[in-house]
Amino acid sequence: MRVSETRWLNEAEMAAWVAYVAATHLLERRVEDQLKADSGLTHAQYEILAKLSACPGGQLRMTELAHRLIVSKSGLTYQIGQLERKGLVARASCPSDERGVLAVLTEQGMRCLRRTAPGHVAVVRAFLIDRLTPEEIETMRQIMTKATAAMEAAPPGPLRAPGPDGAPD
Amino acid sequence: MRVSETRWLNEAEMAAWVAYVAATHLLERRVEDQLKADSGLTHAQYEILAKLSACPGGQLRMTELAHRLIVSKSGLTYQIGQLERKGLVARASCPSDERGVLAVLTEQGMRCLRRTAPGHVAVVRAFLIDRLTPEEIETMRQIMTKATAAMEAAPPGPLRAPGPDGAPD
DNA sequence: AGCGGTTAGTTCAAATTCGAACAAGCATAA
DNA sequence: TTATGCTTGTTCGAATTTGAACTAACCGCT
Repeated sequence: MRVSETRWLNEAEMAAWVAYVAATHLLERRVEDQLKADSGLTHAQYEILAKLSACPGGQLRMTELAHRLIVSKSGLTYQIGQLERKGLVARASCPSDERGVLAVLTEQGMRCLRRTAPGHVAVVRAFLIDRLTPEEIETMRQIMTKATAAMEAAPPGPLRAPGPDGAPD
Repeated sequence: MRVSETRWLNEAEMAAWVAYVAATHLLERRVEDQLKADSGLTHAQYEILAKLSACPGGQLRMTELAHRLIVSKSGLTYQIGQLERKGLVARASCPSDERGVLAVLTEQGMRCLRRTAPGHVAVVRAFLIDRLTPEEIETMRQIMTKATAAMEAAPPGPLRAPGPDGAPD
């Protein structure tokens, strides 16, 4: 069987994708700038604090945290080091697994997060949320949830035929 | 006047935002992996080739290209250097402005792009576009276009009151 | 023509990210 | 128990990105 013909994006699809790419870059920059200016945190660091704050005890294993943040383990090691240096996160050994390391949100980290969150939310609102109708917000949630699910389900590596595929090669 | 109370994100807004953040990270990784595997290009490099190919003559001034890609000038200088090294882009002096540098897509760059694009589009389809209804795609285009416009319009720096604001401070 | 204030692009150092390699701790089955 | 293989987190080097500083060139005015 020959390689399938490329299904290019039609005009609407291309417009959506191009706008998406532009928006993500711009938004990332705005968020980064705001956080840097108001709290000296990077977006990556803010996301770590936010994720931790949403966990019971404000703590999580390194690998699990890396997975949830969609960051490499080594990348997380680096950023936890930075946050530890600032006193916003502490490392603790995991009781159930000698190898394990718990990243723990400190009291100071919690305060930093509370102080920083309003400005962060304001940016997200100003450039995205407040521009949208409730219906658009709901649709965006659906879109992003579907995409996320698809990618979390799919194994890494080259794409596999998703539907009921034809003859095996 | 006191600082306005923080308008936190409600459940729907938060869900949309969280899903957006997760999806963008996952998608960026998928795109990056596919490009790296199939063509040795990074996403940044692919975007350069794609932007250039959409320009008359396949060429654009450095600053303008950096602006369209939403990348710093120095970042672009670096990547154009990489692409030049690969023979996919060439630098040419700008006729109208002695200071100017044109990034020009080479024949080889064009071939590389044509060879790479199908796999790239396949990923975008597999994890995003093909998961959506035409209505969702249209909504996504609207959302991202609005957000992009808002950010391109707003000056950098701290947020300013957008609507008809009350008393000046 | 020549001055003062922009703009274009590059260079540089610092920060961040990733993957591969590694050491140490678990876990399973014989 | 113990051999074998997986999992955890860190370290290391390479690649990338950014902003600040810098040089060269443009532009409007006098």
